[in-house]
Amino acid sequence: MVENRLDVTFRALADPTRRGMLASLALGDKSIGELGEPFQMSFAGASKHVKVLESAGLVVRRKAGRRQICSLNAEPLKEAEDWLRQWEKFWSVRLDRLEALVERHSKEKPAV
Amino acid sequence: MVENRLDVTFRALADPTRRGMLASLALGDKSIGELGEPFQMSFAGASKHVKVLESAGLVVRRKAGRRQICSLNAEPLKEAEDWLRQWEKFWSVRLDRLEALVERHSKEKPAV
DNA sequence: AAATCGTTCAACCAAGTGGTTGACAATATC
DNA sequence: GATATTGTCAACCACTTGGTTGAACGATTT
Repeated sequence: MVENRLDVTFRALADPTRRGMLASLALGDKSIGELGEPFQMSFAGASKHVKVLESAGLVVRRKAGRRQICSLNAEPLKEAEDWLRQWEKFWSVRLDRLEALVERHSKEKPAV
Repeated sequence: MVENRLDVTFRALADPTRRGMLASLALGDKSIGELGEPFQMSFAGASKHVKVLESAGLVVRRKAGRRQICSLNAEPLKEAEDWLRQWEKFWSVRLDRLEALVERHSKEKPAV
């Protein structure tokens, strides 16, 4: 497969554990253990999730003694949001059409 | 796993073939065959991708004779975009900090 | 030096994904 | 009625994913 950046970003976001970890990081930097603790899950499991986030560029880590401190990097989220905003017109256009339809009906004919 | 709506939406978006199909649908309704045709891929393969999009609520289909006409439903994209916009401050805050840092340096000391 | 803490790694497992092929069903056309 | 068109379904394959356990490893504490 092609594996572009949107692929890995969206795939990283498609898991509630990882979205939870991001939310946790939004409140401040955390170690791997702290990140995994709210989800009852082995240490190694949490470590894997963090690795997914890291390889998606959503998390950067630095060593602090024997701990690994993770912090959030929101830039890929921005890219994903940019891509999604492309579609904005498709949900507003739909609403516009609906409004137009409703208005037409209220003025002309009672039912189809 | 928990399988909430964001999960399935993001997972549906995490594949370039499916994002391509959505882009194709943005230009107008299409049959399964028309959707699959740009990606050299078996009919059944395309059908599977469409099914993923459909179960994510991104595509709705109606039968027209022997063809299945698909059309775009952007609403789940809106939900995903809403979720991502939550994080907006995290990329703007970064910029703010950077600007503050640059300004401080330009006024006080030449280098660190 | 020994024990403990925070973490990674390798191996494994069950389930899911992306793709194929081949058989089948329904509609349209000759 | 025969044939082509537009799909679906089931079975299969290789690979990935999300999770586990247990061993190991580097840093810290005792």
